[in-house]
Amino acid sequence: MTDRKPSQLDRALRGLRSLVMSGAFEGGQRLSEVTVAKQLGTSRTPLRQAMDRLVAEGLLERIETGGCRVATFTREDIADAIEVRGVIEGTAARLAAERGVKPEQLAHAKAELDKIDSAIAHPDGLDFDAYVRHNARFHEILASLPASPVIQKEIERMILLPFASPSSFLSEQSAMPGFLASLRHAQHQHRGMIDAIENREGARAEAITREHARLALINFNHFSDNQPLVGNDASGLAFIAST
Amino acid sequence: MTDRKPSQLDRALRGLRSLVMSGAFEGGQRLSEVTVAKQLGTSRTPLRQAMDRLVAEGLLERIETGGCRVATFTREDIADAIEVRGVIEGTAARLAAERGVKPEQLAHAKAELDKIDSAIAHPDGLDFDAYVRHNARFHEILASLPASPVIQKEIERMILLPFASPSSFLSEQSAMPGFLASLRHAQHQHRGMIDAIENREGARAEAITREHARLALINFNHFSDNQPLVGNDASGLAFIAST
DNA sequence: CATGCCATAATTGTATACACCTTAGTGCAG
DNA sequence: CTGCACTAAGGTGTATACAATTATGGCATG
Repeated sequence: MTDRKPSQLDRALRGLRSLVMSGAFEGGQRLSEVTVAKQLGTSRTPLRQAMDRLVAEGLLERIETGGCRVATFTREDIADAIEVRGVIEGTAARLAAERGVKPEQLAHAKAELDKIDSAIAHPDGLDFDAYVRHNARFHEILASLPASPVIQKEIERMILLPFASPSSFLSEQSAMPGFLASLRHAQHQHRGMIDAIENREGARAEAITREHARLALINFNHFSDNQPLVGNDASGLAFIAST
Repeated sequence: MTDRKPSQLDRALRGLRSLVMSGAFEGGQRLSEVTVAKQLGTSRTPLRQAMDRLVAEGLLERIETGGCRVATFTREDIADAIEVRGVIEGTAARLAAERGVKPEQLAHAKAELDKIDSAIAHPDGLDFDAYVRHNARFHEILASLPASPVIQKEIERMILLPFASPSSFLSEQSAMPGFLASLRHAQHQHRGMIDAIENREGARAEAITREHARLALINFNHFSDNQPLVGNDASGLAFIAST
């Protein structure tokens, strides 16, 4: 019995988040509590809690006169969110290097990197799912290396914004020229980060990690050049401003 | 009619926050909703919302089986929170330098710095209140210089933790040797930050701002060496772990 | 035709009731 | 005396009712 039965709040959170990301609401319009509650099949109380959480996550924003609306993000907002994520991850890498980490943790990180190598060099071509999974796991481990709850929480928080996470804008159909090369480049940076941490090179670890985050920005630019980025799209990023 | 009459949520938030900071609750023990609601003279509904917010701020933490407890922070946590604040403020300064800021905004920042000078060089000795006020205002302006909602919100969020704010551990009775000299040093860094931003020197702006934040860490060390830092103290920081 | 005001309807903020779960305390058995 | 189980009390999660505030539509007036 390790799993608890999902509470109404959990269901409301999941449901509301996916509704927002799928673009079920008009941008800027305030979303009615009773309507959404009916849609999600729950009462207003847990829905309200879910809204509060999404406001804290940044997906919704409060209206002065009451209620919430869907937050919209410009390209600059997305770029800044990625930048901040890189800065904090970079700090995590630097602190890990400065303070030192246990060999087992480094081994875990390296093991994940090996799995990423396997995913890239898979005989049937790129194993995209495995890549995304192990990439996310590697970044989780990285966030834990400084053994600092404050930093770990901060990184987890930044990643909640779907366009700021390390796996953002990696789409399998990215048959863009040099996509595989880009993944290999990212992996090179991964190795560099761990190497710098192992050698206690704080500045190097931070610099590589920052630059690494900017790959997400490059991916986003490719993504937004090819996708229309209008309100109701199927990309799960409907709340990105089209202007 | 610019002010709205304070809602129950506002009162609950303020009341609960001050209760937590004054150490009204045993560390680690879960705080009963009904009891606290009675103490604050409100119903459980707004109190619950307030608890959710304080959890998001980091002052409370959820218990798996339900409810909340007061979060406790170690010295390492405080040091890390200050470090992260410095890193993000540093990013704000760097981006401001790289992207450039309007002359009016720089003028605002400089005006605040002049007021800090006046507060330090006041004929009757240090005007402590004015110093704290203008120092906080300067840091607000700094956060706004990159004109980035993402970064501004992130800084505002970090500052919510009372020991991470730029005004932390500045106590008037700080008759510690060199206190005034320390303020002058901080002010020197302020000038350096603005100068670097004005000259588009991103790396310098970031480095100075980071180092500046570490003054708060020095102040905290002085503070914790002189104060007992036990559970129920009058410092308003009762939730700091005594061990 | 535009504009301001009033009434009405809808929506949020708040309180409270209820059910289920958690937990502490007590009694009984080994 | 110790450990376990059961009971009871208290607590949280959820739903809902009510009040107050806000949005809206129509009507009158300039």
